[in-house]
Amino acid sequence: MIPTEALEIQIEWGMAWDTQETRRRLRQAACEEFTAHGPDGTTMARIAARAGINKERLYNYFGDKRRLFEAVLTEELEKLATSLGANAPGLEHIGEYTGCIFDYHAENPQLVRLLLWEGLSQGPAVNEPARTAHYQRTVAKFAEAQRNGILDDDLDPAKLVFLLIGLAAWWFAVPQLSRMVTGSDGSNSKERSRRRACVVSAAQHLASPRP
Amino acid sequence: MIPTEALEIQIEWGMAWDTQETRRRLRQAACEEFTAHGPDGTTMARIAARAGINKERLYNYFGDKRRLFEAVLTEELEKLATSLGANAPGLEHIGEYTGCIFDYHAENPQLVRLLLWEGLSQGPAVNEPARTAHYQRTVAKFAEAQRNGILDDDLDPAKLVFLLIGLAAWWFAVPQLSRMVTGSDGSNSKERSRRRACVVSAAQHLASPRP
DNA sequence: TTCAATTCCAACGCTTTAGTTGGACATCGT
DNA sequence: ACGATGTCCAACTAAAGCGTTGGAATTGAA
Repeated sequence: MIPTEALEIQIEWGMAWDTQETRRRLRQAACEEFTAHGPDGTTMARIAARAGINKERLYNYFGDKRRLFEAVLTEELEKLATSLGANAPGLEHIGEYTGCIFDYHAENPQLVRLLLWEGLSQGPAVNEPARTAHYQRTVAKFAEAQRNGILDDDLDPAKLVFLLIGLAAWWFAVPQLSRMVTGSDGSNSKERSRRRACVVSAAQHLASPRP
Repeated sequence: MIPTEALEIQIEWGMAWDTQETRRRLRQAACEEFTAHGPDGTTMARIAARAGINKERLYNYFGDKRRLFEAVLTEELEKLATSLGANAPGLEHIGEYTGCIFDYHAENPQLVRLLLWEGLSQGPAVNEPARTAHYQRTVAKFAEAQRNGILDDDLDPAKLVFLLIGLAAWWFAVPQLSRMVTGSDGSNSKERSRRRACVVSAAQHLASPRP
């Protein structure tokens, strides 16, 4: 194992070991590996090698592989919630609201992949009670917006929330299908903005109040 | 390894080896294992054990693990295409058309899982040229229906096809999310028909001609 | 009956992986 | 200075997985 540059510098400076930085780098490397290869395809040795840190630190800091995956996913979900809290407009602009979720996934494609791997694993979701409570609050907001005429009330609010999330995430969930159907892999920025416009428009068709 | 009952019977009867049946059982077992655990989580030994047939037959008949996965996925895609060809209504009933795709996934939940695993694997899709051609034909039909006023032409036809597929498949793609958002796991048949109705309605909102 | 081809399988080799261990090195309070 | 504590890592163990092999059983044909 090659000692990492940053670590060498710290030792040269005679500073205390920056364990928080070590943890952060391991978590970052784990996120990249899990995103790319999934829980089963990822090896602890590769994570450690990517971080430039010994494998044993992974076990010492995060327990086993399963708990490391949970830690990574939980952190990514918090980042999404934080970003949406800061950027998402109100439900009166439901198209842009959904477009904002689309944007987050476009800039952080790892989250959808982590969520899909979690869903494929069957069994209970990571941190399920807290996440359920969070979604229930969102559903309650949608229900209120429907009562106030801000959103169309044709669809059950929970199902509307679920479908809008899908609308924003679907492009990133099955890239091979999007490539085969549209003929583009979505890395083109023109195509990406067309996809976004399509998501915004579809969200409006689904949820905007109808006369 | 325990010799299988069916195999014993054949030997007792003194019949020739039923190699087609052996292949079929291996493919079936492989489909179940890949669906449940994904390419990386599945072991060749488990597939063989589930089929009650020796592992070596897998390699002899299907090559390696990758090619076996491809064979399984290709067959499942053919089953979907066959079923839709027989059951799906015309595009003038776009809601039911999408509901029909939903029904197929509800009865064959393995296909979505196989497709998601394929998508997560990155790299080219299995049998990509033929599948691309198939989707392009579907897109062409949608485009014609738009020109004829049978479908709304607000959305690009390829993107409309892609979104409708997502609408039908999303419930099965992220069951943990559907559980957290709606509070039901979807095994309840009442809830399932509500989800179907919601998909049908959403498809109409997205694609039915507007005045 | 005997022979070549085919189907089957138990057991093996080799690699990879999850998780552990024992000890070296750094830090800090006393 | 020095021991207690915490940080780090090379090397290890035990198990599991992929793909192979050598040979046994079965068949149909000569």
